Amino acid sequence: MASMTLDDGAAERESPDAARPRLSVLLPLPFPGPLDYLGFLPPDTVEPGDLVTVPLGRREEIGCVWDATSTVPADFAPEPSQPIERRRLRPVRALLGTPRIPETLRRFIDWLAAYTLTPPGLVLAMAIRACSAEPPRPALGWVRGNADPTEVRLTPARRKVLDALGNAPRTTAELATIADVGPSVVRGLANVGLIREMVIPVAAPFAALDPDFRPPVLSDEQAIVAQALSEAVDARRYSATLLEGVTGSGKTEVYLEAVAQALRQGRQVLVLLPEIALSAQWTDRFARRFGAQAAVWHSDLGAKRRRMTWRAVAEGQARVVVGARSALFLPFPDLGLIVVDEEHDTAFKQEDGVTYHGRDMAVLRARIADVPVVLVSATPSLESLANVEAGRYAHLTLAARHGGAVLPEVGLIDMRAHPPERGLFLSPVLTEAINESFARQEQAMLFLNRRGYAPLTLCRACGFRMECPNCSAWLVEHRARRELACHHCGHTDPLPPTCPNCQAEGSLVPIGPGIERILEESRALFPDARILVMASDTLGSPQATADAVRRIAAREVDLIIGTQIVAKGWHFPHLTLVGVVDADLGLGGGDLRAAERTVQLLHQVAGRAGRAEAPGRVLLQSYVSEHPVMQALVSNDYRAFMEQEANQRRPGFWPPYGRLAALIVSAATAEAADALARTIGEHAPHLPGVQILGPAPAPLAMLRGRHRRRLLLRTRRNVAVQPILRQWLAGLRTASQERVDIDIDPVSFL
DNA sequence: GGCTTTATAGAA
DNA sequence: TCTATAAAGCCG
Repeated sequence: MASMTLDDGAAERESPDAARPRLSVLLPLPFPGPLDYLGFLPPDTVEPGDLVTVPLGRREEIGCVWDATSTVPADFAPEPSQPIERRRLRPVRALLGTPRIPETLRRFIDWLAAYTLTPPGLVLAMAIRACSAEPPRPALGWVRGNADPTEVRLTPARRKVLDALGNAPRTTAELATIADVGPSVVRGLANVGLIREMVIPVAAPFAALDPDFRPPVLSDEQAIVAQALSEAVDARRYSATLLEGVTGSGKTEVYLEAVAQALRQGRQVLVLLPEIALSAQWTDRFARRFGAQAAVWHSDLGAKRRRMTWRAVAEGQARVVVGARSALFLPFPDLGLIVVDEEHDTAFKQEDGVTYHGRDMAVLRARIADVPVVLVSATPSLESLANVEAGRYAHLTLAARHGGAVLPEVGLIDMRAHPPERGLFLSPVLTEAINESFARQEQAMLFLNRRGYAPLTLCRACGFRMECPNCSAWLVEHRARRELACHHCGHTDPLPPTCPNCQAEGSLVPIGPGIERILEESRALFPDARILVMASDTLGSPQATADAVRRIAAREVDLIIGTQIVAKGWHFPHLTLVGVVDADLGLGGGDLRAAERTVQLLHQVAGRAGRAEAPGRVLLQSYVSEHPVMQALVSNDYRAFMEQEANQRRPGFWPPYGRLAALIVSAATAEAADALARTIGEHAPHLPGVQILGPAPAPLAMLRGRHRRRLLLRTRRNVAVQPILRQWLAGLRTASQERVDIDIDPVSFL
């Protein structure tokens, strides 16, 4: 055990010892703050950031020694709890042999907890979940011993083992395999002293990165931007930069130059991606540039690899980490740069448990660590554009597509003028364009952001709709699996043979398209095409995704049918036509950012087309072709659309021109939810620059069997929502089964 | 989060 | 009155 223990509790019994210091220890549990313990007797000491085991009730917990005074501004932080009498303190049990949690991470945890109104312990839990008390155990191997081989009987088997020995020690299993003998032969050699045991030094888990391994050839424009980013890294202090580059402009290559600069300084780099599915393609690219792999971090890493990576980061051995938002909580001792790629992506928002926005928290982390942060996107969020406008972020742009590729031409198909055949979803205009692509030996893609076969199943006889029993949502037919599934709670039912309401036979009809249905239609329309479906539920693993991408790049596929997973930053060189089956999807629905998201998504999809030699073309099927979103897409003028979007939000102080917090009230019954929401509404604060909207049924009024109501708190940008919320809810008593969840800066309104 | 204490309803 | 179970309270 790599721990220092007070000898068997004796010290604990003789405890009242004035020499022991009082220590704050944060536990990974939902306490309002750290708990106090007695530290070790001098000369043994612990420092903030040390991980220790402490008694809690009759259990033992791992905790982190915390700073005595909070670093969060007082109006922001929760009130500190009263310190308890010294005689009631219990002593810390043991110091774990883990690297320290760096000060910048501790401050980040405190800030994030205060900002999101989460108990700090639950944030700490995310940071230490992957730590292991045990340092990696060095293995034992064999090297040549001192005994004289001529004095010992050498069997052929023993001879082979001796031949297999090199200068570096090898384990018993390795030797046995190489020499093709049993392990007992190796042991026998050890007994006669011909080989001796030696500790195999633990190999560094991540190979060294060479910042100058294979520098890219940059265009003038790229070189200027790369230079600006490198200078930000050289400044060694906080700065925020929005890197806006059209799809295919080589943004990654450019920001990798900033990564190289941080590596030359010997510092660490964190690169955040919205989805782990993207990491395979990214890491290949990274390895080509730096000659070795980056450390990958995401939530479904295996336990062993996770612990290994955590330690390598904490020891500074892993120099570049690419990961999902949870990588923000890694214990970087010497961070030099943070990059947030695809910064507009809403996948950065964590919706359950601790709710936080990965992009915004990356900026916070950078500010606390006093390092530069670079936000990268072809379609920046309005938040980031507003920060540029307000002078908080620097702005760098890449306007030209790399290697001379031109932006795709975007055309609208007015579905009212060119309707598909009855019961089908592809307009003749689109199918003709696809056939033309095939004739030119080029790839085509159909994009529809809806999984399954049909989003609604309706009884033609009585009008009954198949709905989820736990959520106010339609059940989506998945024909391949012969079931109806709820995409919100995971509830599934087998496809019923008769209407559950009127028992009519054969009356249930699928309404509307999902990608399975588009696949069916495509198979009938293009019988000779090789079709590949890309959806999160058909591509189970990152490997499967990487394989699909490889097959597309290798021209093993003619037609790609996909959901929003295809809109990520893939490189499909032979794709020249993208058909958007339902461009109107995502408009409406009362979501604040619906239009913005639709434009971003469709713009990204459009960016898939024509990235190499052949020019690309995008066709949007729409029933509202005069809508500003559609017009923005046709004119390919993203900035014009965003300006219009800004003008819509500014007067009402909607984000990013104001702040928003959602209170989600949930209870077992609709009545209880209504009553609680009403009570909370009645106690709403009346403050200047603060508005309360609601209560209203939450967009999914019922989710996972719980009835939900929502209140929105909207403030001016200069008003912090946290103290208001804290005060508002302080006196609130909630009964069992009742909950109030707070979502600061909500993104999803579902 | 998990363990202990306390409240509450149902059955003898 | 006893007991099974659920909810509330506390942990330093």
